[in-house]
Amino acid sequence: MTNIRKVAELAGVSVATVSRTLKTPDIVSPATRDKVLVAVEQAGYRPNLTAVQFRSQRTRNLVVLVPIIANTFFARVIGGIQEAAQRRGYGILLCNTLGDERTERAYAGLVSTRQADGLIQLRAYDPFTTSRGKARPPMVNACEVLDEAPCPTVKLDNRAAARAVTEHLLALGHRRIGMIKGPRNSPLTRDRLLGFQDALAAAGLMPDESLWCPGDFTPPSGHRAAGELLSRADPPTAIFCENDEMAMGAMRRIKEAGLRVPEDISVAGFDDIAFASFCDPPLTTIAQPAEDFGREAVALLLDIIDDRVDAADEHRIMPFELVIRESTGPAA
Amino acid sequence: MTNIRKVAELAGVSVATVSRTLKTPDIVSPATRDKVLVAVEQAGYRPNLTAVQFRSQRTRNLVVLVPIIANTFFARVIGGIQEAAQRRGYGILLCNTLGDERTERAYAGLVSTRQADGLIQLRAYDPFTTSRGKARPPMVNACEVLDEAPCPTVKLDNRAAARAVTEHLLALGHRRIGMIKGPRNSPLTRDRLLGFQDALAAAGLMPDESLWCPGDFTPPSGHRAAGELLSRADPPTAIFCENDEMAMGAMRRIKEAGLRVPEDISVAGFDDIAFASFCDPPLTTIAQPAEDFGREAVALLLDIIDDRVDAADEHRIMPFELVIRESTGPAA
DNA sequence: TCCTTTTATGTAACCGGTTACATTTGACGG
DNA sequence: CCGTCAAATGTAACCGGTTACATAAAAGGA
Repeated sequence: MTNIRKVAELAGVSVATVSRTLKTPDIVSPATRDKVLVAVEQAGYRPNLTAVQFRSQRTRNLVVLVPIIANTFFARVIGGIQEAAQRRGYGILLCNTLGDERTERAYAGLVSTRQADGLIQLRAYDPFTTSRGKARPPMVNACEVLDEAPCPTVKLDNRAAARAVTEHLLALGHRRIGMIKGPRNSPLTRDRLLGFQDALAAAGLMPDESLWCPGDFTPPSGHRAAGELLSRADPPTAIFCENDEMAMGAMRRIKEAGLRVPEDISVAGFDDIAFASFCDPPLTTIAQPAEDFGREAVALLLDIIDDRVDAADEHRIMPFELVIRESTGPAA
Repeated sequence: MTNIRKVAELAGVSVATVSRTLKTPDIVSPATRDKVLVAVEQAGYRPNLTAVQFRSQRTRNLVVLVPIIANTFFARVIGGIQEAAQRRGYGILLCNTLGDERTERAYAGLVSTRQADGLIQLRAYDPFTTSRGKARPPMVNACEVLDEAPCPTVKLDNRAAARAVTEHLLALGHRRIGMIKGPRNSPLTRDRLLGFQDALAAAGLMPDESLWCPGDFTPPSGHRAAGELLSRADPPTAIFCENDEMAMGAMRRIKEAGLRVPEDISVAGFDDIAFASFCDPPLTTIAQPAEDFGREAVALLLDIIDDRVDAADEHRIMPFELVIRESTGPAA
């Protein structure tokens, strides 16, 4: 293996000089610098990064915990994280946790054991809970955020966004609005439900919990939930789905029942995934700046890692936009 | 920092004994073992992984180069990679390369510099090309594979799959079949095109290149390409798209033109993404075992890393399945 | 009982960089 | 020409594990 000592020998200088030439060239005389660079080239020398990491106690890696990477929205967030991290010289260690807390804690351990400098969690769970007393490793919680997060957060005002969607449906004359929810226990689901209720209350309507169906953010769950809503004696005239995947499942089910969207039933989603504008009919939904969630999370995390401590208690709210397409129309 | 020496002191043994207790407990006497474990617990000791990696020259990390993580199919492949890697104690360093060769080479450097033990490339490009003479770092090429890959590969028989789709369309009576291709220079696109031509030739039809439109695997490109095909004097009666995303874009465009799928035009895709069975109409497509591509790639890579060299020239062909849904029907 | 073998533990070198501190070299002023 | 100081370079300790080798203790055999 060509290591720094080989290069030093080849260049006829000490290892310290080689190290300095590569890290702080300005404090090395030009003549020596050239000699060393030639030797580096000649030996095909590449510094052993594990040695650098070990010595400097900095890995330039970030752990990212994502609940389901196959989810279009998360895939975009990860894209943003990766781009921002790479731009600043960091790599990302990705873990598709599937919501399993054991797995999340295991990966969080990579930070405790120095294999990564910080962690981005995209789910409402603190993988460092059990770490007693010790200083918390650098962490940022984004997308689905803990209520009392012990770290900076990046989120959407889900409540306001859900309210905006609901108000749009109300303005179209809908009064019986079904809701296809995300997984229970999720702050995200809770907030969207609150926003939904806010809008109903503001319009003087009583909430009807029998119109709320659980789902799990996948198309099949939306399909199933829509089936339940349609089989009622008094089906809703509009359905608000907590994400676009479920909305697409719901639209399919509605068509299978021989009904039309939006003439018979309006459907709204959340996220504005790439397919939202290409499904039939194009979906009314909430657009989120997915990549920006990732970029912002990286920026905050590096603020903590680099001890720009003023950032330690930052909570960013990202903007949303109600995108009205053709899946919502006047109540029948 | 609590390191192994602190623990040794606390337990009243040598550092070697602590190391052995944690790595090879069976060669340590039960009494000593207990003493050490108590000390480990008491000190809250976690071994510094960078030190372990440095010393053992093994990082238990794999680099994964993915062209576009936001692509549903790749997201599934990554899910499979992650699962298989995690099961065997490996982490993955993910890079969303966007097809940029500079970026790919930079990440490949993580292997050369010992920050990862191997690399999985999901695109037809060898990021180690410039490494002169040296032994090639462990690598596996999956999904879109180099023709003369210098490493094991995992791929689909794209040609046979495309042929199967085309034969299905021919059997329905279609004679003018449009094709929406993927990016040029992609072996994947070339092979699917070959399979398409194989089927036409077998049916005694002359290929008509004017019916081939370029795309880039995104819904908007499928939308655009379908627009071109529809604006012809003699539009095709069926369109074969090289992936489902483009097929969804194409179906949207067809409906915008006031035509029906499949009554007026049949559409077929490739990949069988989650939305394929939920779009309108559900899409006829080729199902690929996406997660298995990832799992298989990991298995092969670890075979190389662990010097089970017999695997060094393995080329796995994964199975496909033609899934016939409602987007294809008899020619008008 | 003494010697051999096995088992358990300790000592210290080692991995490949980084960097504090020591030393050398050269420039410059008096 | 000598002394002072800054710049350039060298020496070697250090990071925290792992492990070859040495040593000590215990078990077994004659």
